[in-house]
Amino acid sequence: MSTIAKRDLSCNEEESELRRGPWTLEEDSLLIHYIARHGEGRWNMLAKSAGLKRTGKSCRLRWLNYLKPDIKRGNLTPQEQLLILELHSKWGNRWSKIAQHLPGRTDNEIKNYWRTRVQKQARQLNIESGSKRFIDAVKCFWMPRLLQKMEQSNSPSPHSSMTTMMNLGNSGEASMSSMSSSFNINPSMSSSSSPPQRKFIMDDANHFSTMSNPINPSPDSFQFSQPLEISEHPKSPPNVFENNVCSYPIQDNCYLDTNNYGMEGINMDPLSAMDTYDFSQFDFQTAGNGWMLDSMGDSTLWNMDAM
DNA sequence: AACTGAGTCAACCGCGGCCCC
DNA sequence: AGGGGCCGCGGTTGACTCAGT
Repeated sequence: MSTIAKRDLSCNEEESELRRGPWTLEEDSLLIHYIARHGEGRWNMLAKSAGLKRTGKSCRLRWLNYLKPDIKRGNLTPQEQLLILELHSKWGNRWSKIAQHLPGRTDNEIKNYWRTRVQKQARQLNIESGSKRFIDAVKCFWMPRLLQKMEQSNSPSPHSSMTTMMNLGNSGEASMSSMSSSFNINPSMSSSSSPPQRKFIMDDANHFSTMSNPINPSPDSFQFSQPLEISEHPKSPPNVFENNVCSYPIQDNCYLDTNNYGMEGINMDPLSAMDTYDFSQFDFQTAGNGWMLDSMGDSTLWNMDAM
């Protein structure tokens, strides 16, 4: 047994009256009032001084993950989900670091989101959640879908946010001329009642954008023309979404149907689904029997609406 | 209505790093 | 230098909820 374990054991024996498990309202109130008067930190001392029969660790966790006033409640927005995916691809399981970029969200919440939602999807796809295949799938399928959600939620009228974005950063033409890859939209998947089709564009610098007509950029073209620069030590959260200007490094030559990307598009005849997606450019498509096709048969691919 | 299995998330645990003595 | 205390992080657990049967 390690020295730490011994210490913990003796500590537990000495302080067997310490409470564990769910916090009561009285305990919450004690903690809140104590921190309001004296501030946070020095958690072991705080726990004793506040009259809480809890470890300092437990107090800290309760405060940071639940009681702190600026904590956001409710589901993660598509913007937040996208940021998590992006930051996780960059930093891995550095939850606290990721949380620094999501104001009001805790590392615990982000960790739970990743384990319950993201890893579930990976399991259903039979891919290891940390693998390159998974990262590719996230970038090529999940992120575009989130972008589409963001786009829809940001633009109650067809022109408003799109027009704004068209005027931000680089000109649309500059991006168009340098584009090297794109997401195709399969006409067979569209319907007359669907929103205008969009094409996701990546330029040479792997910057990500969408547009409804790649040949003649219309005023509603949707440009992410600035690289997503994320500070290792943020003073304030990035405002990429507030400004509607962002870009994502993304695998080249990804094809998807943006109108039918989530479960809406997956809950259909698996054979027609296979026709819809052009997977030929994926390196992970060529291995074995094709994991993606197997997953299609399971109708479990990227259940975005459950996220 | 009762049961069950899956999903969610608050809380706990173990470990490593930092600081102080 | 090294031992102890504290803090923070990431992994894991288990209670609770809810949908499906």
